[in-house]
Amino acid sequence: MISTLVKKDDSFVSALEDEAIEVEHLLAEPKNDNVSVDGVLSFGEENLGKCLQMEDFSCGFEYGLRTSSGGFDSNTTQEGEEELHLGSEFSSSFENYALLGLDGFLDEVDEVDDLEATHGLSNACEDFLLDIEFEKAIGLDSGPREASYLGNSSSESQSPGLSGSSNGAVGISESSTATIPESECKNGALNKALTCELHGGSRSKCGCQTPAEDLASLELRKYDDFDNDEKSFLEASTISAVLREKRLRKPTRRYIEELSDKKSRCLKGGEKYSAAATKDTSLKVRSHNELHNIRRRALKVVPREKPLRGTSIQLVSEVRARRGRPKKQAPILVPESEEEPLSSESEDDRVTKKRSKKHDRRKHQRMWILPEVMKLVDGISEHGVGRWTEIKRQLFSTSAYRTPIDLRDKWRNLLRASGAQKPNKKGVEQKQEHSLRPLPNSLLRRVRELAKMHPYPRVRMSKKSCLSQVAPPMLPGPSKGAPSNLGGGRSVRRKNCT
DNA sequence: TTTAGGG
DNA sequence: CCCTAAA
Repeated sequence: MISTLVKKDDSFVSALEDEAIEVEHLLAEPKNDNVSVDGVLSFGEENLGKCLQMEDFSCGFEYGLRTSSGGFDSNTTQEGEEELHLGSEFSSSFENYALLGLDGFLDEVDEVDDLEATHGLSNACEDFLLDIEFEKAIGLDSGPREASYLGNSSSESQSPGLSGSSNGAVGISESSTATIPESECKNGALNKALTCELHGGSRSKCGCQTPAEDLASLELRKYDDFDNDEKSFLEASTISAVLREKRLRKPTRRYIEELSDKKSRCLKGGEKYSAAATKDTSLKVRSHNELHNIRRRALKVVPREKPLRGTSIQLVSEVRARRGRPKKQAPILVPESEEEPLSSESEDDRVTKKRSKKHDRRKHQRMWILPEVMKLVDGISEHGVGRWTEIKRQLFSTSAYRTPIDLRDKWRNLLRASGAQKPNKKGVEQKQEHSLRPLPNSLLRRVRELAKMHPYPRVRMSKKSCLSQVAPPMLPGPSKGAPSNLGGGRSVRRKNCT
């Protein structure tokens, strides 16, 4: 086992210097490792077994497998424990994702590459949970529909025969999401355990989780003093995830950059961790302290990104400012507390962090979930097309990440998707079947209907149209589709100049 | 400042 | 999503 470890780490060393130091230290004192090997091993097995249960998700399977095999490979004490964290964290996260219908899963994997994949996964899952939870909390008039649509989408979006379990999953997720907000601010481990329990309720999977749970609670006691262990938890998992990824892939330049960034952020968690570790194992301490020092240096180089939730507001405004739209919110220090009363705050927070660490112009987009689209359509049918700010204020006031422009863009896309607009000239009609995430037909019908009622480019009479109205060239006003004002639609088609 | 339209 | 022109 040691041999394999050394070998792996060797390649790894050549891969990245910084991490190499870390690894070397770990390698320097492998003696005590055997103590924890058993636990790690057993957990790895369990985990592996668990992952095997998910063979329905091809990519999920792959990731899961990597996770557990990683646990096998690196069994130095320190890392071993981190491995455990990652194991529980990741797999449970993944489970959530799977249960939630995988709606965004593929997207996420697609979008984030390499190292961010793992990190993004766990985060995204929570995002997703929170999204849904928040929708529910808001309620609005589309409450009941949301549920059905949710189920719909989940069953639609996954090809293999998983629709059955996914339907049940919706219900489960509902109950589990309730535990998220309160436990989140408390401690991540417990949260995970709870979530896992809830999700595993329908199956016997929960048994598999027991080792992780125990360890998690153990860790909890260590961390006791800190109220944001989840962060450190996440960081730890992230780091080890990164490490694992590295063994599997050639490190890219961007990868390295990101890693240094992550490391700096990890400092906080690492500090606690080493402090806590002092009580337990003197052996680990030294290596970890040194490691810690290294990280501290890294931090100096990259001092941004404070991990605490409260301070992250700055980051939010930073991003906002960049986006330019809600500029006026920037100077205010607590704009979110009003706008995002519940969990969505942290949700936005997380996303922001995820995004803000990119210097490049990479699109930071947030995928539209079905309830959101529903809301958008509702809003359009209510206020009409083009009143994007209105709709934003009324229905999306809680989601700061959706600007009116976003709404409009989404509507444009919806029109295209529903085929209500521009059949692509050549009538290619690349219908939604090829779409990555098909929309429910009912929704599409609504979109089409709305499109008929008020065509997207809300016709505003320019001088030209006013003049040309005398002899409407080839626009036979109410001919095609007949804007007969269905259901009190506003006659936006062709307004008179006067 | 908001919309529309194109990239 | 982003940017820009027009209103």
